[in-house]
Amino acid sequence: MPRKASLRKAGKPPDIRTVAALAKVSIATVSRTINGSPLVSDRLSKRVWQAIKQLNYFPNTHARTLVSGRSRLLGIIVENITNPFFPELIQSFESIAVGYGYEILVSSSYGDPATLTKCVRRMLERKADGVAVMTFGGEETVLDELVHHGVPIVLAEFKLTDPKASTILLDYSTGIHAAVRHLAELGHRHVAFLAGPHTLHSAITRENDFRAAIVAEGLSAQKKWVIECDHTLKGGMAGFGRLQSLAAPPTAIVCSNDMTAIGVLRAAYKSGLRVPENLSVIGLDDIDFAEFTLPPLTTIRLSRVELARAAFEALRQQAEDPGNPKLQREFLVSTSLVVRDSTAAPQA
Amino acid sequence: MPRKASLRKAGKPPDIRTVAALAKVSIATVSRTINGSPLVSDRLSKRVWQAIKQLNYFPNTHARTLVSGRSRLLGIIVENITNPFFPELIQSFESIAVGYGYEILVSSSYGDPATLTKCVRRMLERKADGVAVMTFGGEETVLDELVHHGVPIVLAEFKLTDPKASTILLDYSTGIHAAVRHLAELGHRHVAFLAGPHTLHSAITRENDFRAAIVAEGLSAQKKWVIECDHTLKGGMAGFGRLQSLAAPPTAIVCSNDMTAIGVLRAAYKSGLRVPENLSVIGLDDIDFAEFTLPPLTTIRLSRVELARAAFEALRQQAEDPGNPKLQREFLVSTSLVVRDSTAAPQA
DNA sequence: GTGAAAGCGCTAACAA
DNA sequence: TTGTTAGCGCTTTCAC
Repeated sequence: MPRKASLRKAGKPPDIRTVAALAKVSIATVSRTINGSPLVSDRLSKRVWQAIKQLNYFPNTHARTLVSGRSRLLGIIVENITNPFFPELIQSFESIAVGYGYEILVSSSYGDPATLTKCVRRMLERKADGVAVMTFGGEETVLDELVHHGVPIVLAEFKLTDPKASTILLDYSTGIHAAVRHLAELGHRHVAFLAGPHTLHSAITRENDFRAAIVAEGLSAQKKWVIECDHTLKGGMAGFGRLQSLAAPPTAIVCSNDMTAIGVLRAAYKSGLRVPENLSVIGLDDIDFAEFTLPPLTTIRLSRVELARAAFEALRQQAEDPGNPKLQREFLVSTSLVVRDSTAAPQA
Repeated sequence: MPRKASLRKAGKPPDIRTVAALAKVSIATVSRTINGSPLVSDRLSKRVWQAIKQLNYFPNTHARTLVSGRSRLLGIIVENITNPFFPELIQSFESIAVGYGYEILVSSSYGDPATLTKCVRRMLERKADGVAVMTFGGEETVLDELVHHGVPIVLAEFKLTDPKASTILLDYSTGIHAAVRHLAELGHRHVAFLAGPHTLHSAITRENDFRAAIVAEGLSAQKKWVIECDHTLKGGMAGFGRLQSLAAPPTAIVCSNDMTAIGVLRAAYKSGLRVPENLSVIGLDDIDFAEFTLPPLTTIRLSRVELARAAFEALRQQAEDPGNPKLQREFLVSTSLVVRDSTAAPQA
């Protein structure tokens, strides 16, 4: 024998009508109350909230989206969740978004333009209010559809002319310069750089910033000491091998990302070289694991928290205040040096 | 001057009516066609698909959900995305789900029951068709609301009596036994275990499985060699310290998870002990990073891919075939030994 | 086989 | 201030 059969239509969750009936108001008043409209009197508002509580009611987001056109859903597309750079980014993005009442849709492009296209399509189907494309790849050219549908979008290191698109620029220069200076102050003169693949825009930027830092610090700049790797552990190991085969191997290596540095660590370990006694190593990214390597890795931190905050902010502004002509369209995220145990003065 | 103004209502994306008009059929026929109803004649079906293609139309998922009650949204709640155990799980879950036309909602409970409750509430609001609660914590008791709302749910190592709830059981025993046997075959007699916190159900299971394996292999079982740690790097370091201070330290250590093992690796490195020459170390989980430690870690793999597959399958069955009385309610995921370089024969 | 029409639960325009 | 009502885009009876 169901209690309050009159109000709680058996089985089904309460809807806005149920609440209205209990509070003895119209459904419009319930809607206004929930959405914080200032037009509702305290008296009715109180009655409504009480009914809501009593029924444990919550609005149907799909119905809401259908009529309002806004889903409070934000997409985030990364290259691959298992790439250690991304979990922290997603985590931060999620917690910020949830704090603002948004939900997030995560997907991976696997570095493949066709897959990216599908991800975009899915975001469109789910009516995402905005999409953060954090692939750092070159695949961003596929984003036409998103832009064409007028969805706010934010990219990392890639500019789109569309007014709905924002960009997050990364200032690698500061961190890389700090790293080179750190090495110079330690007494290193021969510093190498294991670069990322030149297909990646960001890899080239990092490499150029390194060269500039070497010059700025007045260190010895040799072409042989800059080697293109591929941002993988194996690439780092191979890069180390090539450097060691040089007539005059460097005493310190800066790597374009942490995985490369970890490869160097492993190759050095295998070859019997001690880090940091015989060789100093610096990574870039500061993935969670950098702290756990042997020895703990000195690295250039690219704050995932800041990146997430910028991405969210870009999207939120575009979504909630699209008319505003002076929206911030460019964001800058900086880098900084984190000194741990993989760097030391070179041997005499 | 807009082209085809008659069919493409300016600006707005095409809806089911637009398609119906172009194909010269009713909207019901369009709906049936899209949903693969067998009642549509080939002739009309062809016309409809052509119109869909021409308009680049896709259905509004929110409208669909509103009327059908099914969202094709699956939730996955983990303890923390940045915990290295989870990215691969989420990745697998996502790619399987996407393959079946589902989208996933990811959230983190941070090991906190109150947060878990909020996550659950959000999943409910978004009308998730099912939720995988992969927290492995003890917080699962908070799941009443989910169950009460009749949402399919799948838990790891935790049983709920509700018919909508499934459980994934983990067979640690196989992997742990294989690890102990591996050590025994290498010649180890003194094998220690660095356990997880006893607040975790799974930690206790792992510990018991270890004891059983020691007995089964006829190795020396000493109480002092089983120490409760906390599944962190620091805990592993501390555990190593306690083991080394023993009158007769073990020659091999099995750890309840990989982070603990990584802590042991670091502590051993600091103390000058060589792994695996002076000490063999085995982890559990096989997080992505286990492959990159120094030396690469021998570990007991808990397949995240299998876990994800089981979780998805449980949810899909419950969501798509709820009536079926003989649904699989329990799934088993096994473990296996992955031998890398952190184990070797003990020194004479 | 196909179409007309009734909602799904909500927001927002319009009335009162 | 509050209520009435018209859809949002779709699925699903129910007729034909």
